[in-house]
Amino acid sequence: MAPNKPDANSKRSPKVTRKPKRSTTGSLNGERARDREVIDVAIQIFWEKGYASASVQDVADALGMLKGSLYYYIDSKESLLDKIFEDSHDDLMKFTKEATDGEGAAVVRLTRFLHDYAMWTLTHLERAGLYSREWRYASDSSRSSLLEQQRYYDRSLRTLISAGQDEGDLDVDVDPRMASLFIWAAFTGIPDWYSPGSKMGPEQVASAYVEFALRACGARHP
Amino acid sequence: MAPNKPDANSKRSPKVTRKPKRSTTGSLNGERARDREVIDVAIQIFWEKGYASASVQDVADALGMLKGSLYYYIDSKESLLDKIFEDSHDDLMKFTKEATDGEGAAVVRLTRFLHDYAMWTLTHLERAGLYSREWRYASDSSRSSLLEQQRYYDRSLRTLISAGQDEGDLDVDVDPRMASLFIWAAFTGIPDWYSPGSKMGPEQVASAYVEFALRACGARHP
Amino acid sequence: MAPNKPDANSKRSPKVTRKPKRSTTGSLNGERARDREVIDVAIQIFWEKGYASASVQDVADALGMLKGSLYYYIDSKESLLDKIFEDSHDDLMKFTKEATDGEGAAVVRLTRFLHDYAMWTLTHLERAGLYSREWRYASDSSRSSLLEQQRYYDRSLRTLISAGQDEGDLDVDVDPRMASLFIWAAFTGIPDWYSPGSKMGPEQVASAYVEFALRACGARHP
Amino acid sequence: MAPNKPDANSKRSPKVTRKPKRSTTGSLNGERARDREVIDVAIQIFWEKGYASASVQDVADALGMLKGSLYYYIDSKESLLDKIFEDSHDDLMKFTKEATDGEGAAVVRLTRFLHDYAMWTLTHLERAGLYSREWRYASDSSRSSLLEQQRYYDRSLRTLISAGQDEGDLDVDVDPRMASLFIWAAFTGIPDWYSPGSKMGPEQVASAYVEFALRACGARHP
DNA sequence: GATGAATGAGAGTTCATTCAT
DNA sequence: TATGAATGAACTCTCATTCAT
Repeated sequence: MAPNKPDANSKRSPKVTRKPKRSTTGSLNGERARDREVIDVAIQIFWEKGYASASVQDVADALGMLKGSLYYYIDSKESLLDKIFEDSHDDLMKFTKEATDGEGAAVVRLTRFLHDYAMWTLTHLERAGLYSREWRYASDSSRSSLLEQQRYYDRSLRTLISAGQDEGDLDVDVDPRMASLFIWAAFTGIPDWYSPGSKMGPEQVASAYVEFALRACGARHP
Repeated sequence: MAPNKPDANSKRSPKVTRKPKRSTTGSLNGERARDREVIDVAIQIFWEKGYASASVQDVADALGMLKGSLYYYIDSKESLLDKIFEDSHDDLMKFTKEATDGEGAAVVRLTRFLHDYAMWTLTHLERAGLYSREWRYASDSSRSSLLEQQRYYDRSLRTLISAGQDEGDLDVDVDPRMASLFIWAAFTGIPDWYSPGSKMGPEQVASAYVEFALRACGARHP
Repeated sequence: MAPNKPDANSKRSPKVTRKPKRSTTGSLNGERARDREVIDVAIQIFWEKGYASASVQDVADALGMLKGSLYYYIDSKESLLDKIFEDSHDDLMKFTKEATDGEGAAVVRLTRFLHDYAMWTLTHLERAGLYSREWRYASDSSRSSLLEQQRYYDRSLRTLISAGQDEGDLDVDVDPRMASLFIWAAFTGIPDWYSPGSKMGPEQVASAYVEFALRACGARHP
Repeated sequence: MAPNKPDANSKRSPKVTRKPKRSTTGSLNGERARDREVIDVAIQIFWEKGYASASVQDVADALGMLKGSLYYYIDSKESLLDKIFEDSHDDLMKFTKEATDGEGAAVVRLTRFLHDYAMWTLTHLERAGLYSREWRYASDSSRSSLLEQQRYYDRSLRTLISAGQDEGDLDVDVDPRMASLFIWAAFTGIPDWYSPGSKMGPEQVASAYVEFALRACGARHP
């Protein structure tokens, strides 16, 4: 038998991702030619069929390549979803930060935040829709950070409402926690019904939604 | 809810459904002993894992039977989902009808309708959550009638808002179509955050949500 | 958005093995009809093609079932290998224990041990061959216990040789550690050349091998 | 080594090998700059992971090149293994020839042969280990010549033992055929446990192993 | 009513290999 | 010499579904 010694241990090494080093040349961030395309197509497919129902084959078909080839660009179906969410998060984070860290009356910042969020949703329907509808299918690690993020957005919104109340611009009878949940769900629902090429443009919808939200919070004169 | 829009259409088709089995004779309404239990457990499982991710095995496990045995009670996984939705629809339809066909001021009927819907959602969290989150996975025929229903709810809500405006109780500046979508999405989001055993009881949440909705519609004195 | 709440967490639950409960009725140990057959056929296939090269398909083919069906009996290809090794280990352990715990002169127990091991190998050629040739492919957890076992056999053998020297029956010039490795490798090699239906019967081979081993250890009069 | 016996035959066949490419012109013997490096790295990787489990990617990684690039140096994964074995064979052949064709007492030549083989094994652990552990995965044509070779080594060893018996230096009770198999397996097992940097140097191990072998054959005074 | 065994299709993923640049 | 993109076949594994008992 002989005690230990060289063995196939290394095979089960922690899934060493072996993506070609991709020199930093090329478009910014070392992205390969079709990296962007892969993500964009995946967003489309996942949104249309639902992440769980969509197959890697579906995505590959839409890209005009074999499903095996797709793995040159991705590590797994799950990681593809993760990557989609990362991008969305980056966008969202930007104007959430602006709202919370900014100067000026809370109600103004709230208005701005809601408007930005609505506009982002309206101009990135599939991406935004996926984010709120399919975040549950993200990888374990990604999911926990998504939850973290969502809590952060929620807290930011709640804080702004509270501040607005303190500054006398919003009705103090309103429970900021519930108002925040109410508003967030309403906005998050946009991708479920809006379609570009509608009679109403994004601006119109965003403005209307912001007004609904402010009214719900008992804004003096929205 | 929201009318039409992207769905998981393309997937379904292959197997023609046959199997007339089980005549409606037998105990009343053709229900067998554990029919109810099967549905209730399925609701739980589908809600927890998502319909597409949940397996028939998962449901059978929760029922303490083998998956083969489950097919004594169901025709297919899809039909099980359909059946879940039927029940939900029946509930919803009842108070939608009451609101639209009822007498009295529109704003009163609107209030009643929203309150009923909120209460139903709050007391049937999983079922209600499934209805709005997973309707896309219903069978082709079921899905189209679900869309029909959703359009009906939406129209009912819109009509009530319009009527409220006509009767001078709601702000005419509000677009009933968008207000309806806004409110519906907000209410529909309840199962995503509420959990029984919360500090707030269903009544409290329902009342708050109704008030948000009325305020958003510019109600004079909610 | 809404903070946490029910989600698809459960999907990634620690691989809940869901094997049907298999009532303890039937043959001993709750084994299903073809459980034994599956293992025996797998031993054959893995031995012939090598574990890494053999496919689940190959095993299923040999069993006359579809590869999908095979998963009714096994959890994974790896676990099938693990199970094969478990059985081998049980056999080996028995006469290793007898040798180490037994009474009598060490050289007698050594002789007995080697003879038993040779006989077991000769009468379970494929199983024994797999054990020494493919243990590296066992699952992480299984592999570490296999290593443990191998170290145990090695230690047992070494101890017997040492004791034989102490009792004056084996040449003290021999290094027990190396003798043990030498002998073990020699015996382990049997499945690489012996085939049933050879001119020499298992008894003959076993006896010859034991004699080689004792001579190598400098036994006075083997 | 052991003659014939179960092997991974059945698998190979599909792709007809073509590609004559790279004429033997160029640097001496047609070797390109990194040809040697490629082989050495492959030996390492194949030994660590096992040929079947190691991927071309693994080898390319270790070489710091992309797997596509590796094909400039090799024709196929299988041919890479073949080439490794060729080298080993050349080494082995040299001292096998010396032993069989040489002059002097058989037992002396036998001693020399075993010592050389042990030393070669101990100083080329991975290569030697691969040779005995993975020869089954060589290409069809290569495998049959490997079998031929193994039979030749075995026959040489057997012949030396027989001659030693005839010359009165080895016990005639020993069956040369089985002794040969016994000894060969024992020596072949060295790479499974020895590691350079051990307390015992190659010389010590080789000497001990030779002594074991001679004793097993009943040498008068080893 | 329920079991246990099997099916067959398809899922995600890996990998040896090719080839234009 | 080497890269990067793609291929296509095979692989492990899952799952909805069926059916004789």
